[in-house]
Amino acid sequence: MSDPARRPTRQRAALTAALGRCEDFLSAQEIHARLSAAGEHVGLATVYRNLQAMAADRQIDVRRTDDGEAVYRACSTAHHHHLVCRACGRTVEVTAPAIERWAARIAGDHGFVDVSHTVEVTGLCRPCGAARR
Amino acid sequence: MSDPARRPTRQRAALTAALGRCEDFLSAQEIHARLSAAGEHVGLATVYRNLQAMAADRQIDVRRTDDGEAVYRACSTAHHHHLVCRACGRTVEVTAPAIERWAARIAGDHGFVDVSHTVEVTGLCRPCGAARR
DNA sequence: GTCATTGCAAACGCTTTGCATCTGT
DNA sequence: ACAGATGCAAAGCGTTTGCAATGAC
Repeated sequence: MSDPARRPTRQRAALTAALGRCEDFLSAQEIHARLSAAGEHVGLATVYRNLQAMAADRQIDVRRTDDGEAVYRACSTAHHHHLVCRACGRTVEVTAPAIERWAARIAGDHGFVDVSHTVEVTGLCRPCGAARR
Repeated sequence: MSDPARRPTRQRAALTAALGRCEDFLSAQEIHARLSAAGEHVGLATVYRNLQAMAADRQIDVRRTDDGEAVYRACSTAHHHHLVCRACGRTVEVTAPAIERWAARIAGDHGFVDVSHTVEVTGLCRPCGAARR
């Protein structure tokens, strides 16, 4: 009931490898495209199914882009958050130990366990901000 | 080029009113349903178009649910964040002055302006956490 | 009258699913 | 052999768009 007996397959390995090769968030479609480009034939549905399963198992991180696309990243990457430009999409990675502590505390205060969090700061980067006014 | 001369219409008014009536995030479809239920006939496309325009003008807040649906909220609501249970969906509103300050500072440090942010803490609430083990 | 706005329905793009086939154990 | 995994193509679903009709100024 607890261990759904996950089977190792060529496809899953390719998927894990592709994720491990990139530090950033990738969409399912991008991952599928990269695998195809690399000669690894993996069905799109398989990519979706595996990413979903891995995310459910907390093996990878998921997040949604502004236009609703799901993007994934290997969990092993050092934990950080993003500062993203609303206009050009440029992103800066930022770490915030204080936030991590705050999230853990606030969740604990309310009896929540197995906690995770998402922080995203959006704005206009210098070039875009200047161009707009 | 700067003032897109927005025209007041019955539909837009109904939309604004509906948003003002609710403190929480609503999806475009939910808003459309509420308007219909209230006897206000507004096309779904119009709802989408207006929400999009209002969000672009920063008159309302947008955020994406875990399944990619866009949800909107009147901006006037006091700013707060959510602590949400992954299993049952229960949410607790939390405020975090420290986070607000941190977001503003980190963005400023990188030259970003017109800053906004999203913070979401997810976990398992007490009942769900207990049920799972 | 002019031009923004609306409504409807068709089009879109990401994601999910049904089902026959294949593969790891 | 059996149960889980895959591939393909079709279906779903929220969202967007084309275009003619409508409404604001």
